[in-house]
Amino acid sequence: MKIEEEIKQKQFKNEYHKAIVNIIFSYNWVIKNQVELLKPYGITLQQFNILRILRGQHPKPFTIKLIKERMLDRMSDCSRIVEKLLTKKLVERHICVKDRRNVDVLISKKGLALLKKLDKIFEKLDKNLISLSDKELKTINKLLD
Amino acid sequence: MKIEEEIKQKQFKNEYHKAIVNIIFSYNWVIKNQVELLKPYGITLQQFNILRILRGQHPKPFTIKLIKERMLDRMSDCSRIVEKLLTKKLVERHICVKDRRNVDVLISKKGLALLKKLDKIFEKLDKNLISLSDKELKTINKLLD
DNA sequence: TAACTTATAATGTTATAACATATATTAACA
DNA sequence: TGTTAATATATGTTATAACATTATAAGTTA
Repeated sequence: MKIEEEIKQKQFKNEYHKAIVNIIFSYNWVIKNQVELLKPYGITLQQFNILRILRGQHPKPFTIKLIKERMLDRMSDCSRIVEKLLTKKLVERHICVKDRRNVDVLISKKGLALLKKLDKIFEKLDKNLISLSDKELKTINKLLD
Repeated sequence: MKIEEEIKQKQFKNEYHKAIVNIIFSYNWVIKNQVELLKPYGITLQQFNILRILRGQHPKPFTIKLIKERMLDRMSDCSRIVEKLLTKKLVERHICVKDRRNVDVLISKKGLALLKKLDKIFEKLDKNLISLSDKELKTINKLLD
């Protein structure tokens, strides 16, 4: 793979800098893979992530605020992403009756079906990608934590 | 820190997924730190990265194409970023005489001075952040590679 | 040399990110 | 109760990212 070669080519001041560059490369690689995978299904990575958050709550709804807090990437335009999901009928959106400031968002049947399909695709990808043993992954996680 | 708590709160399907989430969080954390640090100096992270690439070549120039290849993040609007650096007089830009398709970019004295100042700031930050030993960093790097 | 292909940068366009502000609702309290 | 503060979401704005297209120069070959 090119990435590895490029990383090896570089000169690093120290292991710390190498780790930072490594994290950036790893991130780009991970994101790129996911984006590519989602493209044919017409949803973006952020939309996908929100759908998964909503599935985690199903059949309870979840407010925009709580979705924001759960999002992996820097909290962005949650309202507008939900708006897009609504257009695609992947979620339902209702003003909360208890507190009319809140907006309850709920994944739809169509949304659940889409995730189910994507799960399979991702699993397949994951299996191909895991070149590290479980023990090695645990080490990475321990250190990144 | 909040990040750690949040990661710990989450339920992961397996270590692989945890690793991915960890990489995403680590990336966001690294990038956010750097962006914040650069803000008072009026340059963006990408501009900073290009400046560092150019410093690596100094006093030789480097073409737009080669800068693109060296950039960490997905190759983006290199021409336009160089344009911005030019406006700030941090680089010089000349059409290559040997091959007029190429554009040679060279870091200016002002650019070098700015990087020198930023080096010190980043070093200070790095020292505060390194909570891992060199051996641990080496392990991370080996695995991410 | 003329026509065609390839290489390099610049430019245009659309969607999104980041940040600020506005609107609507509820809570707090004098 | 009336006024102010706090909260949740939506909207506006500007800059940037991602992608496609164009423009210019150089190499290739009939």
